Amino acid sequence: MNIIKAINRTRIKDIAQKANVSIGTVDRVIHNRGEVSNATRDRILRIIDEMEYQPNLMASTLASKKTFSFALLLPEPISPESYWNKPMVGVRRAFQEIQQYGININIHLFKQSDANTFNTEAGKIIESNPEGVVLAPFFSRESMEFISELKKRAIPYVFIDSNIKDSDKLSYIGQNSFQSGTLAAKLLDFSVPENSSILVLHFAKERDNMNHLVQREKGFYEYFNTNLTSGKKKLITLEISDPNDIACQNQITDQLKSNPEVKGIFVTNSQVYYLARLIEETNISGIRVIGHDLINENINFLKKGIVDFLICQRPEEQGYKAIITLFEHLVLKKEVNNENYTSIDIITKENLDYYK
Amino acid sequence: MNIIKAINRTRIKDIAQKANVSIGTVDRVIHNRGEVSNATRDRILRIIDEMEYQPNLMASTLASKKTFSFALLLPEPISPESYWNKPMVGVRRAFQEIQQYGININIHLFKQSDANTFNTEAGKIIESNPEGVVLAPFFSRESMEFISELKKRAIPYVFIDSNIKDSDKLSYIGQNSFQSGTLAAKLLDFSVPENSSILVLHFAKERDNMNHLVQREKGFYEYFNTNLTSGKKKLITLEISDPNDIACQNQITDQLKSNPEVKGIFVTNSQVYYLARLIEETNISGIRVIGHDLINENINFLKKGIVDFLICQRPEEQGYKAIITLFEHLVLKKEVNNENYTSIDIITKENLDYYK
DNA sequence: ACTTTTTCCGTGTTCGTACACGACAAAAAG
DNA sequence: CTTTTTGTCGTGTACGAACACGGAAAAAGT
Repeated sequence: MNIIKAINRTRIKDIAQKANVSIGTVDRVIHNRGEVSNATRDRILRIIDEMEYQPNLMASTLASKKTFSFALLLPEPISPESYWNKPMVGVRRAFQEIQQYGININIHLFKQSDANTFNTEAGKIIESNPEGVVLAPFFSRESMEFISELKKRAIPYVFIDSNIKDSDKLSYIGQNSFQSGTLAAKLLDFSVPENSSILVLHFAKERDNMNHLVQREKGFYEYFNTNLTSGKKKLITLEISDPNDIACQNQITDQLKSNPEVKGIFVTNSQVYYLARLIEETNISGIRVIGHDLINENINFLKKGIVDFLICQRPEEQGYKAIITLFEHLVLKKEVNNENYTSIDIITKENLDYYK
Repeated sequence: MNIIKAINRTRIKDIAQKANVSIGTVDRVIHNRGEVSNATRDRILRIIDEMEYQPNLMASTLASKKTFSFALLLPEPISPESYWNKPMVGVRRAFQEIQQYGININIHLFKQSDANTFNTEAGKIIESNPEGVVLAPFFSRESMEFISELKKRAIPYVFIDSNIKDSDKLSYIGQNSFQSGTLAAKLLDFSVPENSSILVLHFAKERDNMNHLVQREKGFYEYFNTNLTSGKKKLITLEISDPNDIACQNQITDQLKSNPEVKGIFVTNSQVYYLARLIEETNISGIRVIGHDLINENINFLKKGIVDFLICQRPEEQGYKAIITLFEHLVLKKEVNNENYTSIDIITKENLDYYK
């Protein structure tokens, strides 16, 4: 018997001795590697339980040649500044932290305008047979097909940005759009004088995950329905199909002209900068504006004071957490939260700098 | 020569071959372990640079018996619910993540009312000769002494909560109190009608790091000085020495009675719950209240709608980041930010749940 | 020139775990 | 009863780096 190697295995050896088996048997049980009779397995498991044996993660990954590959399926960012770049930043940060544990990440992008690209990329992911998947279930029918395939292969998947209920997901990482709408309502309610009206503006062209917009609007109305003291305020809803079209822009300015008591505007998605541009050009003043998402165009108008509040849902953190969740589940074998709502941040000119 | 071991060292062997030296020499250079002539050291360093050799952190910590001990010097929490418990939560989380790298954390607490306890604990820390220190420089003279001792021993230190300029600190993790005051001002400015007055309330008894309070007030006034459109609002400042004293409470109610146009109150520290209690008891309504810190007492009043906004600076994250910063500097040998301001969060009843 | 000291370098063992290989016995097939 | 298959188990080596030990070469001392 080699004395030296036995020293290295002291911990396992302890267990082996107590169970009256060999070291090899013990680590077969520990790593679930079969080739052990049920009786000895049970005996060993009980002893391990008593000792509270904690395997050393570093030695483990060092010795193991196992690698994990995670696949991402996300919408393609429309421009270098647009929303979907943000989660990617978080993904990269997570990757930096965990790549040493033998983790690879493959990013697959689909076009938000074309469900076929979603299917194509989903197919590629299935083919590559990853250990875990992160996806934004943008197209719900296609997503259902994809996850049923994943379920068949016992590949865990994490939803990001949008959720699908009752889907055996490992986790959902994202926002609570309804609450974010309620919050926007409160802020506007506080920021405009009594008896003024509020305009709810949908820029709906680029159907950037419509469900969120609907939820935000619902939350917004919910606030004014339940807070009776604010009941005097009138709400007006306006849908703008193409914010670049002059006719559409006129729609807005007309609305404002015919309703001079409108003192607050709520834009349900990240495209508040279209409105801000219009306000800047037409020199309208005295209107509080609230929108979503910390993207560069919006930041500029926030600094200028044309947009008063931005509500933001930490997209970088969503990307980061999605990856880390898979990691914790697969590598660390920790319990993970089935639902993980990111915080709903209120950003103004004053605290902007601290959300980099 | 043992063939097998040579295989294990392939990467370093590559370098050794190119530099025409032995494997041992290379790892001496890599780990700065001396016993290498300057000429060969330089040659090897150049080659390492070209190869972009990245040491494997896991193998490294596994083989190394080196352990790091970090010492913390923080104010003792006054109650189980009070502010200074929060950073501790973050510290524990950080510890969970990095303890496997051989890191110990020793927590030293001092009494906020007694600078001597600060000195005693600081002495103990010096004696224990840790690899890194996190401290809240609550007492500035005593802190200066302490850090000069640390500097002598080349022990890096991270400030948390408060900063000391020009102190050769490794990093500062904390809030920007001035900006947080500005932000509070904006929110109140938006939330009260024009021509109303605003009351700034200091609960100054427990001198919980006075400097922050001063900075917040400065920021608050700064906002109203620069935003001329809001110039019509009158600001009143009131200092309350003992919020439990009835005379002091009357001071507040008197102030509100004699100035019925006060429609907003800003409490500069976490003790807004004293005011909220008073408001609740006396059934005053129609006043917007803004305070600091997400502690349980405040949360209750936020939910009840008596406090409208809480401004919060993520104390858990401050604790977490302080530890991680030391870790990154000492173990990962990464560059760390010299100043790290945590985000200034606005919390209302509506988004409270997402800041757990 | 010879000994002693210093400087430099090569190699083997080690950290805690994973896994391949092969030994051996029992069961199944011939 | 022999041969093959299956089911268990023990041990040795590897993962990538850290570090001790001791030997060779160079420098210093006599």
